[in-house]
Amino acid sequence: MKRQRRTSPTVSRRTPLSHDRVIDHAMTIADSDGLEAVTMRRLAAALGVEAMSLYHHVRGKEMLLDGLVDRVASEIAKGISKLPRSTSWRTTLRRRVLAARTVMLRHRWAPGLIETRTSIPPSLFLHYEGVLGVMIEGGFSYHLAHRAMHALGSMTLGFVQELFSPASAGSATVTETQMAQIARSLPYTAAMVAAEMHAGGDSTLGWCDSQAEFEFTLDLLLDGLERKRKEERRPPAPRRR
Amino acid sequence: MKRQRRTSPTVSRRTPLSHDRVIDHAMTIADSDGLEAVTMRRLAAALGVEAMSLYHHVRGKEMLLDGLVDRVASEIAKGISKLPRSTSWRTTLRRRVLAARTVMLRHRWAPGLIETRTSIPPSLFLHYEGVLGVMIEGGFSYHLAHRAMHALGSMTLGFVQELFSPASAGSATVTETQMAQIARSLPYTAAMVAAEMHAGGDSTLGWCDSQAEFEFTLDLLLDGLERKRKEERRPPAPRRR
DNA sequence: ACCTGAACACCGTTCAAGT
DNA sequence: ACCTGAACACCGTTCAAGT
Repeated sequence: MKRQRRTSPTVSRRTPLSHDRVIDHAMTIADSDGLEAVTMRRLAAALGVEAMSLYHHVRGKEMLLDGLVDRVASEIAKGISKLPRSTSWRTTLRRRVLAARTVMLRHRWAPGLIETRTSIPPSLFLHYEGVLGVMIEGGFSYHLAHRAMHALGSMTLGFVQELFSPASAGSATVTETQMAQIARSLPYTAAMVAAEMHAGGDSTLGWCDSQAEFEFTLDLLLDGLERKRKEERRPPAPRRR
Repeated sequence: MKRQRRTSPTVSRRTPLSHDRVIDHAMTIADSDGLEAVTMRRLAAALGVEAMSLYHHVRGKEMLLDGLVDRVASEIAKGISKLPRSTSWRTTLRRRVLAARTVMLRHRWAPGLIETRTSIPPSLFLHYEGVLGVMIEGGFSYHLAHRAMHALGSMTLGFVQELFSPASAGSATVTETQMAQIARSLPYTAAMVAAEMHAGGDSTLGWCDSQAEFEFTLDLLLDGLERKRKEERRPPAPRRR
């Protein structure tokens, strides 16, 4: 593998590296081959350059990853900017969360990446500021809004921690005898699987349609928060809705 | 560095390796130096053995990590077994969740580890079975219980995804001018910080007492689920289904 | 200023060999 | 059966050198 250095002196140098070009390429690698494929050496190779050249445009691996998070954050911001306006904090917030979610579905590696960041990227801070603004304008106290931010957690970014990565679904080769064993030691679980398989079959993606689950949880929280918000405004009246 | 091989033929061989001893040591390393310090080579050194000997007792790094999760799961199970009995699903579940949380607080690395597992360790499956059992016995349909499991997510294991690791708190050296900039571009956030700092000072650990936040979210969800459960039992009275 | 080659200090893991 | 030494194929990163 030798590189030719003749051809044309004006064209031979490929479009020079730049911070943006480096992050761009990292993004496409992550999208197609997963985040673990984003390695300084592989990324450099994809850019037709030697590994160590990257350090002239990115301080190191961590900064590269922060750059990826920034890209995701700006995609979310773009999506949110196109949303129809609403006067209700609840529907405004709901739409934002679901918009963020569609971005996460495009970049499956993003939730995992965001969780590993130890310092909060400014781009995400800006996103939280927006969410907070919706709540305050919607009549939340700062105290309740603060708690709401924690309660919603990663939902405002459009995802919930998937306890186990979807890879587990792939290796779901369970033999009959294993199944019987499971049913015996995990009777409730077995019954749930049986019941939900019965119920399913309509329009779900499987017996665990995560979009539906996501919206269920989101609405559960939004409803609870709306109740708290009202309680806060009307002083401690007897319980009523 | 040469090892002596004389001394006493009966005593010189240290207590032999075993699966349990390997996992034990990995656990103490993780507790004291963090999960990233758990490396095959370092672990071996801590056991006074050469790195490759570990492979006789553990199939590989992934299996070692699964072993750590199993240990955590059994600590949770032990904690739960000591809990006082209750007839209410809500207080039973609440106690279980908080018991799991105390285990997680002892092993800060555990949440992060659990999130990375691609296949669900059987020990955790058993834990979920218990949670599910509480709900079903408490009058949940399997459908609602299923959704509840997703809604509670990692809370049943005693933790919520901390979006950013606490390390960020450590590097919280913000200059006055930076602070002013933040206040200008993030007015709501700045106002929240100001308001909550005022309100705090009583018995919280900081202005973000995560134990309190955790319980707030937990109760928000439990209340919402209790409401859904009641709706489910009393047939769809006035509202559309 | 931008890129490179060689090297360093780590990884997990395999394999053939020792006892 | 249990442990080891050497090696392999990777990492991120530093440094002195090239253009």
